[in-house]
Amino acid sequence: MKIKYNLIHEDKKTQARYGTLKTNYGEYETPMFMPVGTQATVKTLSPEEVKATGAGVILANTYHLWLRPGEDIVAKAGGLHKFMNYDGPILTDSGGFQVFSLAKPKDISEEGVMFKSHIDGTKLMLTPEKSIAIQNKLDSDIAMSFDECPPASASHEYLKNSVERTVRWAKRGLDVHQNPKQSLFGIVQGGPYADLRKYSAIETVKLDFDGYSIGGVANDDEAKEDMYNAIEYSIPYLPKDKPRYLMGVGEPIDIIEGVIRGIDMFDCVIPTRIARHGNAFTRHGRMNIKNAKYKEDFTPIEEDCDCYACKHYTKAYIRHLINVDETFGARLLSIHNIRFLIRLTEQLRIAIKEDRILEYREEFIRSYYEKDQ
RNA sequence: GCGGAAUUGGUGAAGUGGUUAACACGCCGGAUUGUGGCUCCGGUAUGCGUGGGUUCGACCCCCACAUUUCGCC
Repeated sequence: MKIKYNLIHEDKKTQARYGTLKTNYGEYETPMFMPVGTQATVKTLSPEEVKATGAGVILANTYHLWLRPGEDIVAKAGGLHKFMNYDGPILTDSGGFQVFSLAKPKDISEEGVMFKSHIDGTKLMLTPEKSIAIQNKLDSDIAMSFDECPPASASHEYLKNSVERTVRWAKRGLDVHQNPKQSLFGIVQGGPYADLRKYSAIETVKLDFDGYSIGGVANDDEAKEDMYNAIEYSIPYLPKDKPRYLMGVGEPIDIIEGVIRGIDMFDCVIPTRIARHGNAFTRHGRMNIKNAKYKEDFTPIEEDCDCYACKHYTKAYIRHLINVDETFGARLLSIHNIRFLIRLTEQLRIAIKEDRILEYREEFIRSYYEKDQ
């Protein structure tokens, strides 16, 4: 079946909303955070550990799985869920982000995008049809339209053409989409420009997708204001009865600001990437576990955190693991960081239901950014 | 005991008679937003074994001493 979004409560003062998302693998509350598992694994974590953080949906990536092991092998295995032993919902990104991270503007044509494989340099063509066909075979629960994700520095003129093409690509993808159990999302682009976001949102919604994403945000060194504006320019044109997904975000404060502006779903590599480099989220800001001051600190990362890492391990031990490059350290920090963002969304949902989301933001900022901990 | 060689930061080490002593690792910080995991960016020797001497100037030349190391007895 397709996913089904149920809007339950709208905040009185903001665009924030609480709802549920019914999927092939259970029902989940929104706003939600989705950990990223590009190559059919949330790096360093087992599916059981991912679930234990409270995460529902996870991401996988069309481009990466296309190259290795290939969608046919995943299909032969019985689809992505069986292949990776994950019985929760899986969302596949279309490869659109790799247009941003791997391709050059000259590689982009009406037909699609020419990539040079990052593995062996082979030239490859990814098109909307191809992306959807791969995702159909991967058998994810939510597929994404193949879009162009332009850099933050792109000009209005460039973005105008890009956005129009992305709408055409969305239509082409929709036309060949066949998997009846799989939902398909459209993606709103348009950079920091109100007129382009509006155009992109209206035209994409006309095609009638199962949900809508806001993309092209948090790329490069995009200013936070541009990102918040991009959301505000897009949201008014998205239907209330469909989920809204802000792609690639993010930082705790950005999730809060996104929720306040009407976003239901987020994904980001941040919790797992910074974990591998020794950083942990805490209510008092980011903690670099490698700092010498934690050498003899035999307390958990956060005393009141209920994650596996905080319940069983100390800063001194995790610091040691990270310093000697042991995978278990990255694993413990990844568990903590994902749990941190999941807890954040849990608290946001409660705040929405109690109509005190703005107060929650103030409390969070005071705690997260205060100087002395 | 005799002869040779060596002695530069936490480590391995480069270096030239002339402003701020290379590089690597380590260490200390920082970054990281739809993932090209194990990356990137900073900082880190007021001093070149010790004491003399030569020189306008010495880590670099000379002498003595100390330590290490190799060979011989």
